[in-house]
Amino acid sequence: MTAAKPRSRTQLDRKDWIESAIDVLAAHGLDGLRVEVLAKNFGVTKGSFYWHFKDRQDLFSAVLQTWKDGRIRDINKQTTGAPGKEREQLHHVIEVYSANRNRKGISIELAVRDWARRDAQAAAVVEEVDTYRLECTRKLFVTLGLSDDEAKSRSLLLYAYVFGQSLMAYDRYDPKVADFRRWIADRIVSD
Amino acid sequence: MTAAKPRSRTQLDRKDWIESAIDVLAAHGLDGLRVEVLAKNFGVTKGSFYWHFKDRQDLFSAVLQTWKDGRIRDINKQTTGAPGKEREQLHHVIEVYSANRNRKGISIELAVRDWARRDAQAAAVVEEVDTYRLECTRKLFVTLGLSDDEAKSRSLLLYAYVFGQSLMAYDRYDPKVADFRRWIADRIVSD
DNA sequence: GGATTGGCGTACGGTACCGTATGGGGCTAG
DNA sequence: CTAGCCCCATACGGTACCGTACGCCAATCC
Repeated sequence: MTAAKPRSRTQLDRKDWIESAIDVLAAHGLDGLRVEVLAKNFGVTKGSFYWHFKDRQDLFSAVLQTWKDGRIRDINKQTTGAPGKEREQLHHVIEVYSANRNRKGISIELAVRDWARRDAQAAAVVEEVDTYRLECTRKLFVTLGLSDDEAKSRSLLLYAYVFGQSLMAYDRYDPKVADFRRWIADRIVSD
Repeated sequence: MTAAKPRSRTQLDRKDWIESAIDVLAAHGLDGLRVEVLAKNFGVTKGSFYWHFKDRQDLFSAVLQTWKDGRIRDINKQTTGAPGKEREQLHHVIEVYSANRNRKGISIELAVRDWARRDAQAAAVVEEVDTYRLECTRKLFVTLGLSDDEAKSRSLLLYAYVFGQSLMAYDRYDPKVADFRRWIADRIVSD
């Protein structure tokens, strides 16, 4: 009888390490992602880590793969299967990255992109995700009646804006920042 | 007679260390900014570094201050003293951060902003620079006849876009990317 | 119930740093 | 000539890691 239960939860598997690694990556960046730190967080020694992973690079690759799969699943969920609601879906894509909400997701996103600046493997993953996301929003814009070129342009603007937004600290720029964001979202999606 | 010459250039001063530090910061991030690495680059030992700086944090503060002063000088140069050319100036602000050109400046910008995510001092500097830049472009938009709110909204959009752009890897998205960028710049500045 | 295997602990050598203490060489002033 | 100062080298102790070798125990299989 092969027990399909989650075992005893005192044992760690690859997924546990990867999830914890993504948290640490978001909080401390790639350089803060240390084997012995992860082990200490779990209350085990690195003997465990090196059982589940060949080395640190092995963990890195697994993190990138996990992140990529999650992002593609997410964008699919957000941009398909809702005919007639294309405009709402585009606004939702913008909102998801509008800080305050989804802080963790934004932190991961920025950490991975910083990683990609110095690592070819990470850069390739980011490029895949970007291409996929741009393609999804392009379709939405086309459904709304825009030309293919304008749909691509607006997709670029949309994603560059949301990522750039999370890089800036303008929450004290003006109390009406929320209004400005709505104006911007409208200018990207409609008009 | 106090010689105002650049001495013999075999001696290092604070400015030399700071400049080199900014280069390393851009290339390897804050965690790559190591005292002994900088010293090795200069062909000296860290004995020299600790003569000019109290500790590593002292260098960090100097780097932030130097970066802030440079950014404010730059944005002033780009957004003042050219009445009637406001639109051109806004387009120039966008162009400066359109990758390919100014790769080093973009790398520094991203490294500092990643730094600011985990360090309050860096975050304060980034906020100062952001506020100053937004205010400069706001004035340009107002001169072009826009309302104050719309000028602020467009300034936010402009900077979020240029920073977000440098985070993305979409150069292979479409051969017409250059055209898309022009379309986007027009949509931010004009219409 | 002895042997095997999965999961982890222990211990070790090695590297790359930080910061300090201290010494020394070269230049300048008196 | 010598005293002093600027600038750097040397040497040291300490920390935080990586990766490996190996030992231990509990669960499983025949």
